[in-house]
Amino acid sequence: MADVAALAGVSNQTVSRVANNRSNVEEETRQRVLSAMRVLGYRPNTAARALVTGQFRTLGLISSTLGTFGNARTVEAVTRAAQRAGYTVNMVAVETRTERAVHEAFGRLTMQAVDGIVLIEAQILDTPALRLPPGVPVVVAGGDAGHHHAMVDTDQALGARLVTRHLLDLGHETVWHVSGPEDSYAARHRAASWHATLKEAGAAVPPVLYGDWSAAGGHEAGRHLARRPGVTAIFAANDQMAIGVLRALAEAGRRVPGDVSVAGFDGLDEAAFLSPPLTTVRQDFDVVAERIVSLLIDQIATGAAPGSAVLLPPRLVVRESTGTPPR
Amino acid sequence: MADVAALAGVSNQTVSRVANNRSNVEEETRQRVLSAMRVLGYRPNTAARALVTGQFRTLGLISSTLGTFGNARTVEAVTRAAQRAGYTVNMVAVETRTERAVHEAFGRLTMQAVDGIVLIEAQILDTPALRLPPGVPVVVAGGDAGHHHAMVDTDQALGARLVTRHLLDLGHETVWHVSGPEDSYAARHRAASWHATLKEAGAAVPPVLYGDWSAAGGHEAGRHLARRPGVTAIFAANDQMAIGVLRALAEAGRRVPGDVSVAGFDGLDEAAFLSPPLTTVRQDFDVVAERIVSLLIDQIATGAAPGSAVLLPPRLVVRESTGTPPR
DNA sequence: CCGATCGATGTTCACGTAAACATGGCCGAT
DNA sequence: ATCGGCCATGTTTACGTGAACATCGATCGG
Repeated sequence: MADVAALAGVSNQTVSRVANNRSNVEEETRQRVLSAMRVLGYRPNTAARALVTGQFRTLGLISSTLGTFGNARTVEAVTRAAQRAGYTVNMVAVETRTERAVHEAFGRLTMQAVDGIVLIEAQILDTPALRLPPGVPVVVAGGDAGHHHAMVDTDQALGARLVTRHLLDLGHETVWHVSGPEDSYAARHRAASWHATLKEAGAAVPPVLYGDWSAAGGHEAGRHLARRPGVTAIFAANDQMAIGVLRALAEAGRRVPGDVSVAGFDGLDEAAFLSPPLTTVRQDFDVVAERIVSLLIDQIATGAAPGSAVLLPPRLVVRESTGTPPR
Repeated sequence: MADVAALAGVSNQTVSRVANNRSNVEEETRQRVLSAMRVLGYRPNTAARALVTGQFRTLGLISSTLGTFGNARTVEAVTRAAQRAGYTVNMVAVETRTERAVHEAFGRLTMQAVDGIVLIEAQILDTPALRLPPGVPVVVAGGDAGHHHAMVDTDQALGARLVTRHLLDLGHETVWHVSGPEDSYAARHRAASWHATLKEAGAAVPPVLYGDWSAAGGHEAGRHLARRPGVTAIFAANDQMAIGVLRALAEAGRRVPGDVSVAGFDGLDEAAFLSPPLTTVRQDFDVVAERIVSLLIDQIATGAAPGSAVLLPPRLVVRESTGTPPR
């Protein structure tokens, strides 16, 4: 910066003003400084800037795996939204799902330079009310409204209700559910809403099967269900598990949707091209991410209290994998 | 830090030494400082540290979409590998595939504080030889060995050769190819190797169909192929497109593998649970990422010349979607 | 028993930037 | 004509840390 100042024949401060697009610099001076910057290949030093301003223009992002479609899409959408807002994203992957791991990630991030943190919380943590060290704004993507941070999520309950109702409306006596892991908030919300919807409709509530969000997990659950007579409708808690369920049914010679209807959740792009094309609930990850980032940036700017919970409606996409039950 | 020093009754420098785990501090003093840190909730300031050391312990990661399985897996694996090495990952998503966009991302990143950059280069850039501003170590994940940076990738050519040979060995007269977009290095490598393998075997080389890595793109290509008599083997350049191809064949009433064999590429977890389970080429993204990160950190540490190109072998996974041609 | 050496600790300084305050010239209102 | 105020610019300083160098006491070899 000193070199630029010298070359342009101005003071350091004027260079700083130009670098930060301040208005109170004469046009001619600005041009002189800009060209000096170009000549010298000047790049402002973020560390120095952050040191003096206390701002990093960086958001931390804590996620577990990118192997589930929802996480990957959320991470990408958050990154894009942050970029649009002039922020960079610092990613941390947590290996395990314990609170300690998240705390560690959190530490790594606050030690690193972030202004706020997005926690993609597919997993329920050790303690019911997630309490992270204070001082850094946090927005949780998915989870319970219960804890002490702002939260944004697709309305999982609504989504589960939509699929379950859809299957009941087709005439199925009840709907079986292949849930995600028990320690996932999303999985619990979907399962709870499926349960409630069945009860409201006066339908029997069959036992829940648990998967791990993967096709392999869905396949295993599907094999149990395929052996079970009377199963005519299955709601898998995500599309990847639904793929496994479809496969298990195919292996058992049960036709979809002739013998059994299958629906998923998430809105995987590939879902439309499975055999048969999969009925699913599409989440709008872009909007979720947009809200997450704007909420977080608000918190950073105002230092205001968190606490709000935003739920965004998903949309039921009916395809060929669901139909009327066999007579 | 000053507060900690005061509370522990030592100098700033001693606190710094403890914070950096230097050996030359007496155990008792260290404990006193550590407890003072705990009491005051001290966290070292990364910005100040970076300002004085010139190191950020951060890697930049430039990627296009996370929608393709390969990218998502690579991003996750790189993040994990970087974490293990004590680095944080700063992610930038480029919207378009032009060189300008990458340059912009690059600028955003060098302006931000990174010690090195990983470029996940699914797309060919405007200029054939990618030339980025010098001064920052770069490792390219995928791409041509031609350009001026270190490169690590799965051996795409080997993978494509394995699938193509596999299909020829089953007795197919030739193999059709649904390629990824023309501006993708990976797509080009796979297509070129498919082409060469056919020629080596003396098989006819059918025209290439192009997709965009998505199931929808694969579906469209698949519809063309399904109408075409004499097509008995299809190699899709990734698993997601293979899903679309499978669907198109199913819609056209052509049986897999009875009438047509289909193989993919990548090793999508779901591939094993499609109907039929998909033959594919599995890339070991974890190892690729490991190498990328270690290469990059080496470059950062030594400031040494780049230039090396590392190719890691993929593995053919044969499943039920490929079989002998119809007689 | 004394000087050399070494380990623990302290002191000073620079890193690159933007905030706060200072300066000086110009313009418009009285 | 004079003065207040505003605008462009300059000067000084602090941000929190680690490197370099300084100091001091203890230990050890001759």
